[in-house]
Amino acid sequence: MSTQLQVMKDKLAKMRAEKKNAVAVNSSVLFWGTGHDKAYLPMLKSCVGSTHVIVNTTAISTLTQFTLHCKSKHLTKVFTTSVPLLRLLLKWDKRAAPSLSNYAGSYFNIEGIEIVFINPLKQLATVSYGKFMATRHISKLSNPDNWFKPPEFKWHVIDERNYESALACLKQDNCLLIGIDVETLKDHTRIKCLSYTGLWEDSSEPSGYHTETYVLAIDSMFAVEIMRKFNWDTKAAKVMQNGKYDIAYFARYNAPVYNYQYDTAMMFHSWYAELPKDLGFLNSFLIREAYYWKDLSDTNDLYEYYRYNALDTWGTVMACVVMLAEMPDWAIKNYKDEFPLTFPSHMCELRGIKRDISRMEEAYKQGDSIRAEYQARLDTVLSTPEGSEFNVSSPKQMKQLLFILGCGDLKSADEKSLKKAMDRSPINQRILGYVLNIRKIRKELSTYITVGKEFQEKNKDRILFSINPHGTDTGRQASREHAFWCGVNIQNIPRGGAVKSTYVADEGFALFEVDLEQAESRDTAYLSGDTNLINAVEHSPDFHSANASAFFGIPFEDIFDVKAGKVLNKPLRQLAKPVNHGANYNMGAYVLIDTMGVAHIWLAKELLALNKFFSAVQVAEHLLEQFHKAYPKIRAVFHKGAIKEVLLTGLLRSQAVHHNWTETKTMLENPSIKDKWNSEWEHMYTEAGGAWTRRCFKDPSKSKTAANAYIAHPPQSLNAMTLNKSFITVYKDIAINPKYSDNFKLIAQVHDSIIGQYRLGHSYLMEMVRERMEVPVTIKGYDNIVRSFVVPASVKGGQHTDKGYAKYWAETE
DNA sequence: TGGCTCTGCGCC
DNA sequence: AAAGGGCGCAGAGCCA
Repeated sequence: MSTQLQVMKDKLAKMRAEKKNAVAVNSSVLFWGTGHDKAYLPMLKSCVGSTHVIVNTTAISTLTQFTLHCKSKHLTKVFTTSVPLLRLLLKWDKRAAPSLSNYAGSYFNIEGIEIVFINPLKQLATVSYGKFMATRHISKLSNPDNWFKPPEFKWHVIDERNYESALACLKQDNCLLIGIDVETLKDHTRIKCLSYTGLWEDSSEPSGYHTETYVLAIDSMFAVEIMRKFNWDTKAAKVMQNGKYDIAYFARYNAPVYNYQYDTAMMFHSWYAELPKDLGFLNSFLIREAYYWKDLSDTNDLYEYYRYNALDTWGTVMACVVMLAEMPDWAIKNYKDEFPLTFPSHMCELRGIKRDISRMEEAYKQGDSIRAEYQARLDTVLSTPEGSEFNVSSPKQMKQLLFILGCGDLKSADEKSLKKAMDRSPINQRILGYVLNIRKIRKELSTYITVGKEFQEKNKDRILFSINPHGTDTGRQASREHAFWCGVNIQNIPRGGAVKSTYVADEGFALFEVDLEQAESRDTAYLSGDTNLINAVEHSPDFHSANASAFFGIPFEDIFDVKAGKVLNKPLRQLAKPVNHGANYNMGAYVLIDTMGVAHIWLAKELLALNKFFSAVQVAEHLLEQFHKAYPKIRAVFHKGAIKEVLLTGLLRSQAVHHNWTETKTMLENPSIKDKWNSEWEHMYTEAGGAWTRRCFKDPSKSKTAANAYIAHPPQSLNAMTLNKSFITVYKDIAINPKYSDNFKLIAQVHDSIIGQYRLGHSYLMEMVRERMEVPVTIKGYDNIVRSFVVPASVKGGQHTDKGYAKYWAETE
């Protein structure tokens, strides 16, 4: 964070502290609800504090009726869920009703009556953060002084004749912050216009600040030149909302942004990961008098359109200022860790990955002919009328089929259910086998072998994707198609063959992938402090055999031959896998049956010589109990601890410190460093402030789903943080290091792996990546004991194997 | 026809 | 009755 901004944050914090004493207004507030709200009125009490609320749920047909009613009762503050009122205020035409959820938190002032919309009261019961949001929105009326008072919104259209004074204005040394936002056209991937909002201190303003906003249409090369100047010559810190989108377009126009430091979507994600993060939501959450303007910006009037573009940057700057003031230290810490991911992700997004189009077309043909074959067989068996096909993707048709096959009891037609049905009869086995095969191929063809996903302009064989650091609650990155309206999610490409063999290294380069090994199992072991599990993941010659031995009380030697490195009892080892995976994450007996399949449950009963009268549920329960006996701290310490933490603090704090790579080497060479780290834990942790903190809105004491989400969080998040650290290190040390950058291409990261390319002859770079992924982690487990560990990483694909370098992605597996 | 939700399924 | 988590996308089905 820049010094300037730190000063601003301190100032805002001070301002806020003074306001803490702000007393809620003592005038009454009117809630104008609807009939649907009535049942939830008692829940409203917990959202309004000591404010006196008058309730009215009668229908509203005209604005006059509304204002007269308020005036007759001397009421000037109204919060409401009334869509009719919203339509009247927006002067809404014949279009479908505006969505109330968009307008929750929106503020209107009509004839001196202040109106704030909130979500239907039902959400107090059904949405995890419903009460939190309603309280926040209602406080716009009940405690207005506690809200930031933004400076006036002023805006201008600039062009080649008048841009110079605007540029000079934004270039002033005392400009604190500049918000930027591009509006784009899908057509030709163009920038239509963009907006800049500058922020300055100004003691003459009530807020202490003033702003200026400029909108520039990109309709000529001259305008592009102006944009380049505005982006690069202005030195103030920049803020954008999901700016990775904007900087992708800026890269396309060779208009890089100088000093991009703040991203409002990431700031909000760092603070409230479970809440929505779009600009409309942020504005209504952070700015008292904000209203949702996206509907109105859907206009053919260009001037109006520019005005909404201007409002976007103004709103972005305001949101940033308020968050700097309000975010607690742990959220700032989250942000400091998360924001730097922007740059390696940006690099990956612009680079994409090459696709062998002719291979892809060939794969499509092959897949489709196999699909047609299965489809023909299926239609024959089902005697489908000539000229039509039974649609295996239609839940409707599938339900009918299941009914005919005597499986009307199955509520779903997904793979699990079909497998259940297949266990019931050989006929089902045959017919539904076709169905599953056809579905598999259809999925592969429709989602993964699609011509037309390429970036069509210059490089027609290039597949793009986006990697989004604020895409998940746990801190994992998410992936989807690229901001250029093309491309794919790079994180769910099917493994094993057909699809990955159509992704190809660039000319003169080889692909490789480095994986963290059993990362989440290791993280779970250390988070729980279960020494049995720690020993198994760290020291057993074969983790799953060790599990099988522990769960089923059979000597390890009978399952795994250490000398030969061979599995002796495959069925038992195989059974241990789902049991381990499930029990780690609090899976119930019924799901275990589904996951394993009834056949395997019976197999387990037989192999373990269980009571032959045991039901499937009893067998599954027995299996899970064996897990908890073998690794008692998973449930008793880790699961219980995480849930207790959420209930007591509303947070999940990852009490972990990641060390940099230089320290890794030192540690690996000198184990005594480990002890030093352990003894200095409190100091280190205070300095580092934890790895990731998640604000939790769900109630794990009331819902198993919520409990499971929070139980899954710590290992998933810890692993994500570890990989993110190494992703940044690889970026800095290798990808942008002039010494290596010509010979190295960072491609992507997929949850526990990093994918890259090295120039042929530079295979040592794979090892450099691997070393940087072995980040030592020091963590205080839920047993309150500090331990250090390293998740080992292994290189896949490349010259370290006999098969030579990997030209196709499939060859890295 | 476009927009929305639901179902099903790919990855870790 | 409910019965691991985290994502994003295609197709079906429904509505206006």
